Amino acid sequence: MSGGGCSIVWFRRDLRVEDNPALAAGVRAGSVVAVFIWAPEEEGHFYPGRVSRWWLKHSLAHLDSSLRSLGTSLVTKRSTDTVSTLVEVVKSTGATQIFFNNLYDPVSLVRDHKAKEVLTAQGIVVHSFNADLLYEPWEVNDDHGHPFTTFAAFWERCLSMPYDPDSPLLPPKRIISGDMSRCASDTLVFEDESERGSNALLARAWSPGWSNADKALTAFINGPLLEYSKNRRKADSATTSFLSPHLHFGEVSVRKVFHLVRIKQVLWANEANQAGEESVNLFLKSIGLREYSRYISFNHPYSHERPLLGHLKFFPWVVDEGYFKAWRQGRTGYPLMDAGMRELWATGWLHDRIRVVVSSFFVKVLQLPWRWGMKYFWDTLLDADLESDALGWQYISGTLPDGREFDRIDNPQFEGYKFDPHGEYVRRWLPELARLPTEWIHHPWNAPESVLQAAGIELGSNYPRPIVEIDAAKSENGTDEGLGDSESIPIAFPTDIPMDVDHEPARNNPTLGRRYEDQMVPSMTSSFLRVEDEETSLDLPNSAPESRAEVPTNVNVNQEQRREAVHEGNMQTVRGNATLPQFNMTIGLRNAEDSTAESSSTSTRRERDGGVVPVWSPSTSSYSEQFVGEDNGIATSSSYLQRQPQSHQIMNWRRLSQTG
DNA sequence: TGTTAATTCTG
DNA sequence: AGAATTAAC
Repeated sequence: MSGGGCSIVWFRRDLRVEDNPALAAGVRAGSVVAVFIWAPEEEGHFYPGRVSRWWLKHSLAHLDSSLRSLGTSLVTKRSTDTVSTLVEVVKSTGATQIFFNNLYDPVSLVRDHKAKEVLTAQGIVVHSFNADLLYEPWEVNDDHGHPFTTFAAFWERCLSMPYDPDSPLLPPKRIISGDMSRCASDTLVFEDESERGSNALLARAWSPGWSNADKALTAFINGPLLEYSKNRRKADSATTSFLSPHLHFGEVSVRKVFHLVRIKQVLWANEANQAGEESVNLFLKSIGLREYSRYISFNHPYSHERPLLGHLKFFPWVVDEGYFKAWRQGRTGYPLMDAGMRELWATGWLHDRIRVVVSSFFVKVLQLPWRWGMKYFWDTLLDADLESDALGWQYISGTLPDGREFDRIDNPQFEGYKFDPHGEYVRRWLPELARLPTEWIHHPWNAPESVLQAAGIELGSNYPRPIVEIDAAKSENGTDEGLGDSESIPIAFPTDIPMDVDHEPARNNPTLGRRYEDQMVPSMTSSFLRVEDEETSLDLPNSAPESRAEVPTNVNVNQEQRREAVHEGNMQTVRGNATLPQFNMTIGLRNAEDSTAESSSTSTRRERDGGVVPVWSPSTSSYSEQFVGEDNGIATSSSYLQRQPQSHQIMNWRRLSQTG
């Protein structure tokens, strides 16, 4: 259809040639220049972590070689301003059109909107596609045309949409290369010397790249999928799909995953293979959660940094860098937690169950602000994914309408025996506990001195005592082992904190500098600016306009019916009456002695969540600032947990700025 | 077959 | 943690 110029195909997190609608359309339109732009500074706090960058590096190399075999190659650009780099690329290639696939993270929503405006203004035709989801977020609405606010309803609708997700596309047979002679590639640097050594091990376990993703998918579907349900609770089971990093970078398309899994589903349904059916449903649900994370991100572009429910707004999170560090290093004294955190650090990978366990402990027992934990996950996970991780942490924190209740606190010891009944997982990652009998492996603090001695363990030196103690009175096997000698301090969670609490002087000092040298310990940056704005905004009536991001105007849709689905309704109250939880679990604080050496100035302080975010590198993004002062909705009472039913309302945020 | 204890599930 | 389902008695 196009005239003379070639087309740009802008690759982002869709690093595949198979079932890539933007690529397919670009190829159909004529000659193509494929581009990848590396502008990590634009991600602000969410500059990709070491292992994530390692993956990206290899995935790009893989894509490039595929493109070469098809007749072109990948142009790579280093940039600090993606949009202007795009403009340059367009000019230097004489392109008249640009094709890319949609993304739904907050940074991309803003950036892509701006790209469309700028490029369109220059006479470039912009086409964007759905390549990341079964259905675009704006296609899935309830009977009133409003977005869903709970996962189950959302997923049910996805599975019963009047039309199926698009079928996967084959790779192009051949690509006619556009003129790249005046558009030189930059060499992209994804790791520095200090990181190279740590990354070397990754290649043993993982093979990035779209065709490897495809192999992994096939292997999973023909193998472990059948037992997915049965094996789901083993901490170290090798029966998950291991597709998440592939999916994050779009090396394999969810539609293809969905397609192939459904074939199995039909097959097993016919055979009345119940285990198989159950497994398929469970696995599809995890695909659905990924979908939902994009859905949430699109409808609530702040969900990676703000709770969706406001009822914990004034909960006094524990701001303690010593706890945070102990958690990161796997030195909390709870074996399952520590094993998980050491695995994460060593491999960039954790079984989903362990992610839940470890983050749950972080939020419910240590009571640290979830955004810290999420940031650490972001920095260390091989499959770090902003939307999925935000959903996960909000789920754990109890700030989703259908998340875990905030006062549900799982006991680490019982979770240990649940997910690692024989202690194998703990022993693998905590060699210092290797000789401890299974009976004590998940609660060494109860073990008789003789047993510890025989196992070569000296609590407090060899392996830490629990940094925070949990009242064992609630233990089921309540053998009344108690909690050792230390006196537990009952912490009565405040139930009514005046609104003006914590009006500390704004601490806007950009960085306090690094405090210590362990695993890339973050310096702490505050942005109390935003907190103050939030607080003043509490007075505002609930009049904030709907928050969802703009629906792309030039979406390519096949069915006309998909087009209408743009609605602007307010989020509805989801939870009925909220009863005031009684926060009176008993927790002993013993961090003071243990962690003073490292977190000198900060003994346990309790603060509101929101202001302090750990960052590895100073934020260079203007993105965060862009939202400073935006109203975030609903609170009307001064207690952190309101008694009124409408307290459980999803927060609204103002729609994204329409003027780039 | 009724009551209760145990287990499982929850995005 | 609490609801719901299942096993046990």
